[in-house]
Parts: sequence; structure tokens; C-alpha cells
Amino acid sequence: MEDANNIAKNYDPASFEDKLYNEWVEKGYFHAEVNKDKKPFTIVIPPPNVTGQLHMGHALDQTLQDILIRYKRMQGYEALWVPGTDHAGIATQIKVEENLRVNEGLTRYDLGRDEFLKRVWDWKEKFGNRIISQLKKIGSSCDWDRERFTMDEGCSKAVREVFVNLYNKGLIYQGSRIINWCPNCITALSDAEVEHVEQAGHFWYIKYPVKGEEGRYVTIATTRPETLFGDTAVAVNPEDERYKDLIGKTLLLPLTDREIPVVADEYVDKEFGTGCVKITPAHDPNDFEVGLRHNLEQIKVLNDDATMNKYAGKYEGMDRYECRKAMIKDLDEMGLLEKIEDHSHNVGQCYRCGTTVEPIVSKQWFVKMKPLAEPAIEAVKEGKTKFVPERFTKTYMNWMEGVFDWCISRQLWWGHRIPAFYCQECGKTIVSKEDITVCPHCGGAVKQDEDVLDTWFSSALWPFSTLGWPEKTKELEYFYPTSVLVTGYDIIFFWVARMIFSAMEHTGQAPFEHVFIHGLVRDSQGRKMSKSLGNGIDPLEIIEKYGADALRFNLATGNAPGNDMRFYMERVEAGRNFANKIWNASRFTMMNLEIDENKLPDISELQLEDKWILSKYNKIVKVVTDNLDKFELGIALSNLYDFIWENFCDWYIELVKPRLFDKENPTGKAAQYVLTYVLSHTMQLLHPFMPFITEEIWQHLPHEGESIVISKFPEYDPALEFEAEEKAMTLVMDAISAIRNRRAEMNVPPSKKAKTIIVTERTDIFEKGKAFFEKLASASEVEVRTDKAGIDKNAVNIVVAEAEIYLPMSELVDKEKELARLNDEKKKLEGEIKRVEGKLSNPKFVEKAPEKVVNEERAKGEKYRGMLEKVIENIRSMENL
RNA sequence: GGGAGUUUAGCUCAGCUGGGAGAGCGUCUGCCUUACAAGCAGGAUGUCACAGGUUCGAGCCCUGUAACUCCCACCA
Repeated sequence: MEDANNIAKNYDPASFEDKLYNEWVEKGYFHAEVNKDKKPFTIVIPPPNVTGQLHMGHALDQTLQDILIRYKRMQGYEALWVPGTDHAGIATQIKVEENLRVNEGLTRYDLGRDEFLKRVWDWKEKFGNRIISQLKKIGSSCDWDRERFTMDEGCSKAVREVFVNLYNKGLIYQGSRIINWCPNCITALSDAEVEHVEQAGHFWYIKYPVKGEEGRYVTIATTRPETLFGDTAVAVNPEDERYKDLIGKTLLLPLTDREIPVVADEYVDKEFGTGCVKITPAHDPNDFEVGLRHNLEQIKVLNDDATMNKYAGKYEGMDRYECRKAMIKDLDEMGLLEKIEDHSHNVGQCYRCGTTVEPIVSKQWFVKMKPLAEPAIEAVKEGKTKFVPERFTKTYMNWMEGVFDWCISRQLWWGHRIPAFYCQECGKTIVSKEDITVCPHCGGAVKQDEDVLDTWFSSALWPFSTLGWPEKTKELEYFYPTSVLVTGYDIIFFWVARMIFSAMEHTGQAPFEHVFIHGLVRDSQGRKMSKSLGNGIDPLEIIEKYGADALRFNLATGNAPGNDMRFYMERVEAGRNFANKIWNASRFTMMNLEIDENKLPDISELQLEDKWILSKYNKIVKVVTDNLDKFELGIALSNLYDFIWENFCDWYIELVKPRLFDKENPTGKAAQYVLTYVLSHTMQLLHPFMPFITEEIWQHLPHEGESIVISKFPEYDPALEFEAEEKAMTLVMDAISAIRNRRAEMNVPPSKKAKTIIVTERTDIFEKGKAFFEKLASASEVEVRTDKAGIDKNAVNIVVAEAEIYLPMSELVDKEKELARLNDEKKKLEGEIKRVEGKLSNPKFVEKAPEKVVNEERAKGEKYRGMLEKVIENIRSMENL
């Protein structure tokens, strides 16, 4: 190559990564469209969070999906990348709200709906675009179509279609229920959005006086005393002898002038607490049920921001915790506080902001889950959608089978507004696909519901709404159902499960064939990377320092699907070093190239080592392909790594050097061809994992085609099987290793060359390997023969399979040490032989073990017996000296 | 209270359907050998958590135990 000598000595990703990416985009390699000549491969992945910076979790998502998609594209599929929704995430709104509050001292209500939404849009645009440019840095082959993949138009239409359909089927209903309320985000949350955290708290034992019985009290234990103002009863177990006579009596609710009854309900556990439970139907899901059974009033005592309302009397306006403190003090002074106990319990927290959520009774929209879950369970049971790794099927099933109705309304402004209209005149509710202004029943004015839908409601439609559903578009027909969803296990409930049941309901098909689950990226101490801990590592910084390929290598290797991984800088360095290794192997290749086409020479021109590397390469093609097909990306990559570093670089390049350097050598050209062939094809195998460096190298090698991105993925080729040569070469390599080993043991520097005599029956093989011993085993000259007549008895002796090697360096041999070593080796071989013979003499082993295994054992036995014979011989002659 | 996962070299982890224990990093020894010191060659280090069982054969399958982790769950 003309510019081989100008290539940088070290791998420098900055010099080509951006350039290549732009070229790929410009040439349209990432674009996918309906193409009947090809099979579609569609991949769905979750969104990068538009409120911030690309983080390591996104980098992992992107890397894995990109590996799959590049691989499939090279195999001739029309590969489409469908990024998950980036649109309705309420995180965006919350960010903007925070911003408003902190910087301008305003709330969304001060701004009004239109102005507020405009701000959210601006924010989203700004960060959305930033994220897209960041994705490019890691080589993501996304063809992010902003027009097609945004919330407006198409998606809104799909959302409305779905909402109305479900409503008409009675699967969406509005009702008063206990929901989780986040007083910071000021919205309802679904069950999945609440995280339960173990917290140290207290049990407050409060005495409720019994009406008309001076001095008699009922003691209840509570963890949330401030809800007392919403109590409408106290319940006891009907079987509880202690309280039987209380049932039906009336209690005086402390701090208020209200009177509440004592009711009997099975729900109460006699063993727990005092056996008496205060019932607050408006603020506890269990109490809510009890309340329904006993027809109790629901009294809400909290405002939306978790301050107390008028029912709290003099505590009105106080924050819930302030109120708690004040009322406890008052109760104590009144002698109504019996005791306080420490108690740790699970407290629900908002998963976005961490605020303790309040269960509050509220009128919300719900999706009836049971009828939707059933087909979704079936779909997975029947294998229409398969989880990888399989164990996540169980996680999914457990959730699906025990799922409660889904609260879908959110008291936010950013998102898809609920398409329900309330008539101001007749009070009817109208759910409509189109906006309406007048009531179809009475003609009165209507008002649309203020709330928006849970972000996952629209996200659940992603696999088909992005393809044009509900229209029967050609994209939908061609790309749907999709092939793979790549995501972390933390999102199975939020998103995966909901996509599956939504797809089953609305399209009648499972949305994807495979769900490829990965683990979380943790820091080097195993902690979750998070902003608050400040232990997040910015992928962009890593890329800048080590290159995107090194980062991708790190993310793809050394961890099994579904398992968490720790992020180590040292591992990124290992990836960078690997890239550098490839870089230099390529540089070496190019420096020694006189050819300008990429093909294999005629088989008759191939030398032993050529056939060996081709055979090894061929096997790697199979290993990589098989493992990629099984989603075992890590195994595929680590095998490639070993092949490139050990077989190609450490052995093949070294073996072939003499032929390359000697311009007279008639086999030199063949070496160049093989070198080029194996290297460029290996780059293709590696391309899905490390797209940049492979393209850069591939372009510099003789090649056909425009880009490695659109080149054809290598296939296993039976013509490249050279079993015999592989075995022969292995004998030579083992012999070389044995010599190196002995020399190192004796501290002989490589510069000290020695004559090497190889005594073997297989002269055919070792004759061919002569040159290798000179180059790789510090041989000054090599002699291959069948007898050992006339060899110095003092020579350094090495016994290997099929050969005995002598190095006439008698001055280095210490007779005592040598004898000890030989006896050691004898012992080892005897041990091996004993083990093998033990196996073979066991008739059950011979009878039951597969033939292949038995034969292997026999071959080993023979090999060791041959070696042992020689070692014993050597011991004798050494002793006779 | 349910469910899942983990336990393998000093550290972090691979080890696919059972057939002689692996990688990266670290460590030790020797090498600037004309692609690469981000490198080369050679070493050392393991009762594969524990106890049973199945099998000709178990890191892998079965049973039990222990420790740790995660998810789910409306016990005040």
C-alpha cells in the first residue's frame, strides 16, 4: 500500500471515528425502508432520557442493539432501528418545573398551559438533539427519523384510537380509588412507579375514648398519625374476644368533635399491633375496602401538596410531618398518647423524585388489566415472544398474573391529553377520537379532561404506532411484528409487559420475537450509577479518551446476558489495547503488501501455516455466527479476541515473517494473500462490535465494495477445513513452546541462539516447520532426523508429542537438576497415564461414554506412553554419564 | 410473605446442552526480537460456598444448608 508507512504508529480513534460516522450517514447506510427483496429485521430499544446526558445505561443499550443490527444488515437484512419513545416522559416536565421553580420562582400554573408546554418543547428539542449527536459518538447506527418518531400526529392518533377502543370495550373506566400520589410531582402514579424503601419509623399508640364510658379507651397503633383526621371508624376482628363487646359502640375521635363507630372486619389481624385498627378510607387501600364494606364516609385530609386541609382543624395548612409532630405533642399533653415504639416499615417513594408518596382516594382513569393480561400471558407461554435469557419469562409471568388495574391518568400537562370530554350541561362524559366542542347528547358546552396519560400508555404502542398503525401502512405490514427488543431488566414491568399486552389487544400479534435483556451498569464498587451519588461515568469522556470501539468492547465483552456488570477503567484500557493490537497488526500487513486484490491463492500454493490459520479462521466464523444468533455477544467477541490476538498476531504473523521479508521466497505472495484475506474477513466479523477501527482498516486493505458496513458477513466455508494441517501445525507450535519454556527455565536470553536437533518419526511435519524454530525458538540451525545417533549425551533434552528435541548447550546443564526435572516429568506422565488407563480399564466408561470421548482418551494414552518411554530413556542415559 | 439471582485465581468476571479449570487486570522472571512496551516470551496462584445424591464421569443435573444481592407484595 502506498501510504502504509504514513500510518500512525498507535491507534488514534479521534483521527477517524467522526469522519467515518459522517460518511456512513451521508451514504445512507443506516436507512431502512420497505424492500420486498430483503427480509426485514426490526429492533426496538428504549429511549435515551431527553432531559440529560447520555449515560452508561444508554451506551449499553445502544451498543447491544447496534451490534445486532450491524450484524443483521451485513447478513442482508433490511434492518430498521426503532428508537423507543422520547416524547412523553414526564421526567422532561419535572425537569422544567424544577427549573421554573428554582430559577424564576414560578409554577406551571403561573405560566398557563400554552406557555408552559412551549417551554417543555424547547427543552425537549434542545436535549433531544443533543442526545442524538451523542449517540453518533458511540457509533450507533440509528436512522433517527424525527418526523416519523415523534409524539405529534401519528402517535397521538394511535393513542386516541387505543383509548377510545378500550373505553368502548369497557376496558378503560373512571373511578374513585386509592392511588399513589406524589406531592412533589403533584400527580397520581401507577403502582410500578412507586418504589418501596425500608425506613425506620414509629408506631404511635393513641387512645380513642369510648363514648359514654368514662375512662375506657381503645388503643390503636398507627404509623401515620396525621391521617387520624380522616378516620371514620375503628375496626376489630369479629372473633377477637377482647373487643367483642365494643363492636357497635361509638368512639370520640381525639382532636376533633367527630364520633366514629367500632366495626367488625375480618381484615384485622388479632395478633398484630393492638388488634384495633383505625380506618381511614380516603388514605389507605385496605381501609378503603373496609370502608366500602361498612359504608363509611371517605374523608380526605390532605391537599395535593401534602399539606393538611380543613379537616385537620387547627392544623390546617401545616405540612403532613409538621402536623404529625404538633398533634402528637397535643395528644401527649391530653394523656391520649400511650406510647411510641420504634418500627421499621416499607414506605412508598416516587421513583423519579424520591418523595414519600401518599395513598389518596381520587378519581382517576384506569385500565382493566385482567382481560388484557390473559392473551399477553398466552403469547409468551406459546413462545411468540421469547425472553433472552429465559429466566426473565418468570419475572414477566409473575407480574402479569398478579397485575392490578393500571392507573393511567396523570395530573401533568406534558403528554397525551386524555380524550375525555365532560358536558357542562348534562354532565355526561364523552370519549372521542376527535376533539369536540359541543355535547352530542344535549348540545351543551364541553370541557376536555385536564389530565394526561401515563407516559407508558403511549410508549406501550411504540412497536406499531411508529409504523403508522392504525392505518394499514406498508411499513407496518413489512416491519411488524418486530424482531428484537433490547432493554434492561429494570424496565420489564414499565414497558415490556405493557407493549406485549397492548400489541396483543390492538394488533392481535406479539410485538417482537425476542426480548433481549441486559443487566445494569454499576460502578467499580458495585453501586448503581446515579447522579446523586456522583459516581456516574460519562460515556462521552471515555470515548474521547479511549475511543468508541474501546468502550463498546468493554460493554459487550465479559458479561453474560441479563447479568449486571461493573464498570472498570482497566477494562476499557484492555479494549483500547486490543484496538491498538489490531491497528498494528494491520499496519504490519500493509507494510508488507505488494498485492492489490483480496483473494485466496490456489490451494497448491498454501503452506502449512496458511492452511492452519485459514482453518482456525473458518472455525471462528462459525463460532461468532452461532453465538450472535443466540444473543451470546460476549462469547462471540471474546472468541474473536482470542483468535485475533493469539492465533493471528502472536503466531501467524510471526510464522509468516520469513516469507514476507525474503523477497526471493516463492511463497511470499501466498503469505500476503492469506494475511490480507484473513485480516480483512476478521475485520468483517469484528465490525458489529467495533465498527470504526474495522472500517478504517478494511478501507486500507485491498477490498471490493464501498464500505465494510454494507459488506457481506463472512460465512463458514467447507473448502477451508484443513484438519490434518491444523494438527500438524499444533505439533510444531507445541514443540516451539516447549523449547521456549526450557530456555526460560534455564535463563537463556533469546539472543543466545542454539543449534536445534529434532528427532522424530514425523519428519514430514517438522521439515516444514524448520524455519519456525529459527525464528521463534532461537534456533541457529535446525536439523530434523529420525535417529539420535551421535547426539551429545549432555545436550539439553526436551520431550514433546511425536518428537524429541536436543539443544547442544551442555554447559548449561546441571546433571543433578536435570535428573530431578526428568524424574518430575516422569512422575507427571505416569500420573496422566494412570488416570487415562483407569478410565479406559473401566468397562462401564468404554461402554457408556461416547465413542469420541473414548477415542480421545486412547489417543492421549498413546501420546503419554510415547513421551514416557523417551523420558525414561533419557534418565538412563543421564545416569550412565 | 412470594419470586429470581449470585457464591470459580489477589480483584472483576466468563465457563453454551455433564467428558482433563479460563480471561482481563494485578503479580513474578527474562526480553527495546526491524507491527505493537497500549508490546513479546515464560511462570506462580483455585477443596469451582458447604453437605448429600444421580452418573462410567459433576463447576455444570437433583436435594438440602449458609451468606450476599435484586425484584415483587395494601399488614395498620
